[in-house]
Amino acid sequence: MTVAETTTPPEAEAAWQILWELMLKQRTRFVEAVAELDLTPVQAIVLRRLDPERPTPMREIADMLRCDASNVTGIVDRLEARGAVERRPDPTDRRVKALVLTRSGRTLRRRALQKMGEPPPEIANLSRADLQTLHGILSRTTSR
Amino acid sequence: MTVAETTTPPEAEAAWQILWELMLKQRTRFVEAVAELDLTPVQAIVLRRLDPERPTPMREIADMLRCDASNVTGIVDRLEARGAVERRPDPTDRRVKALVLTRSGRTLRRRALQKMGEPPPEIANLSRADLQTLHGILSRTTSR
DNA sequence: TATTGTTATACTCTATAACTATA
DNA sequence: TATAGTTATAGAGTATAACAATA
Repeated sequence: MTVAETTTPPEAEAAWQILWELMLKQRTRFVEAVAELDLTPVQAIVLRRLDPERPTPMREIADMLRCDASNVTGIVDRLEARGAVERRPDPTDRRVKALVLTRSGRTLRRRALQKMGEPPPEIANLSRADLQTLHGILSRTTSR
Repeated sequence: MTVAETTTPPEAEAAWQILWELMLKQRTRFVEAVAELDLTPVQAIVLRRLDPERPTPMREIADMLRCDASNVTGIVDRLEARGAVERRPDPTDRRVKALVLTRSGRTLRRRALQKMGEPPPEIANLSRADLQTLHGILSRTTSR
């Protein structure tokens, strides 16, 4: 009997292992950080996705979250109830409702982005050289 | 009025930015991967935490998840209903219930670990040199 | 008195199915 | 017919509060 073959190099598994641990820790940190703004994780992710310059169709949010469109209704309901966003009917396609950040929604978004952008101590404490190298390598994961 | 000072070096923010994007993408991937084993994300995380060699008090699970103990009751109920774990009263402290993996629970855990340990293409496609460097830097984030 | 785990309750996120109104 | 968004419903995770058993 043969063991299922690993096409993945062992170096990748080792690196991924640590990255995974780091992500697990950050999950909790993220939840707590946005909770200080009275936001749930998904609400923060949606807020982050909304473009302050452009009304965003709800469909795009569902695609981004990879969830059913029906879920977006509730999430947006709560963001709207708190005055962060407004639904605006699209002039060209009347089926579409686009989301627009309110004045306070833009402020809230900015605060949320700030919290999310704050690197955790694990990262912040690395040397500049390490950080630059890390940045270089990580860039290669997105581009390609 | 002064702007809140950033003690964080800009290199850290840049690296964190990309890491954050990567984590957001992996979130979806993780959910889908463990769903193939009919596991929710939290169930997979709990399973991963259970030591096949040692009964684990429910309290430890609550601490690990950083949630109220009452939540663990439900999560364990579902894992137990599916035959993956059993509650075993602790002989020395009768308040404590410790979790033990069943035979099929151990298999399930192994499969889950395998799925979680599989590096995503973004990582797997990096060069060996990059992977080794990455591993070195990431190791420095955990230790200290 | 403090701790472990449970029950009850409420809220949010998620999936599915059925529906409306548009296209 | 197909698509955008809604409603209804159900399951899961999470928080709080009240409780029983034990320490």
